[in-house]
Amino acid sequence: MPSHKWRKRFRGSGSRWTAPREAILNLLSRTSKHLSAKEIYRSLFRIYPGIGLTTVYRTLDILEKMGYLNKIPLGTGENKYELITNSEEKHHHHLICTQCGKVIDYTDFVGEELELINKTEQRLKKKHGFKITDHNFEFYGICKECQERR
Amino acid sequence: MPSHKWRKRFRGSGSRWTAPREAILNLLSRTSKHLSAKEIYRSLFRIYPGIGLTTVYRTLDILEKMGYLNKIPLGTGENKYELITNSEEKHHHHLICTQCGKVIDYTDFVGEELELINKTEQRLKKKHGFKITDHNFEFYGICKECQERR
DNA sequence: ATGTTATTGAAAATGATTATCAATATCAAT
DNA sequence: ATTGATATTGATAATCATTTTCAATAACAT
Repeated sequence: MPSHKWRKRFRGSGSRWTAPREAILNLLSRTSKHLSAKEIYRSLFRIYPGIGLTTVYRTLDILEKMGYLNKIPLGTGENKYELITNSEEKHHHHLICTQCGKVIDYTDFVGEELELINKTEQRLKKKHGFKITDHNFEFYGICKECQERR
Repeated sequence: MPSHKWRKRFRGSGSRWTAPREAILNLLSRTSKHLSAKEIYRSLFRIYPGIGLTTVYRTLDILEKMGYLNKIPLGTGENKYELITNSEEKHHHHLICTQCGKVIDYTDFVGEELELINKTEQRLKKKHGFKITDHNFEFYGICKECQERR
């Protein structure tokens, strides 16, 4: 995702395009990993010393509100973040290691899943009056490394 | 769930059965709602003044480790908790209102879901070496009340 | 170029959860 | 029933992620 695309998106929503925001978006676009706010901050600090953790949080907040960012709660109070880059990649879910907190995407069975999701969302709307905007499927377990580490 | 069942479970795992724990379990068994630690604390305070919030957290921790409690992260750093009372009720998932934080269970489509889950878990094991222990499906949206409140 | 106003980063505040610790309660063994 | 070892309690303080505050700065429409 080239930088000027993001510039347009920010400007379009009334936000300004700044050096820290560009640095954050560059990092997020480059990695496509699940990062915590502090991990983003520490990565950026090398090439952009002086950047503030507050600014990282604020930028993540804007991205989430614009719908380009996915927040993954780990249950420890910490969240991990990932860019939603396009509609294909939108449909992946998470595999979370309960030992080390690592998050892995899985993208299998998108077809079957979509079917189930659509049915379910229709029922939920009828039954509970809920207007569904998003969903999040998470599998918990022990990753390979943590299984071997014992 | 009668209180002596819980007493047996606690004793069985080397924990003691105490007045605060009984009060907490009575509340959790009675309500079957999704409560935060503070909500549990405030409810108990009426009938059991002097109970400590720390004790609530510790009891929830024990229940989670024994596998009788489900922790639901809201993404705000706060968690909600619910008892897992039996294997039938084990398979429900959540409908979370992003406006007011309300959590609703849904239990529809258990059959189709199970099929999908089993397939997916097998693949995840093979592909990523993950040993799956649990899963959590969450749907996000706006509840009926919050839709009307505008 | 200039003025308005959003953004920045440091520091303090918040809110949920966890650790510490002396006093107390549980319960297995007598 | 009493005792003694030790798990539990609750108040307080500590952590940790995230938010708020605020004065200085930077972006950008004009």
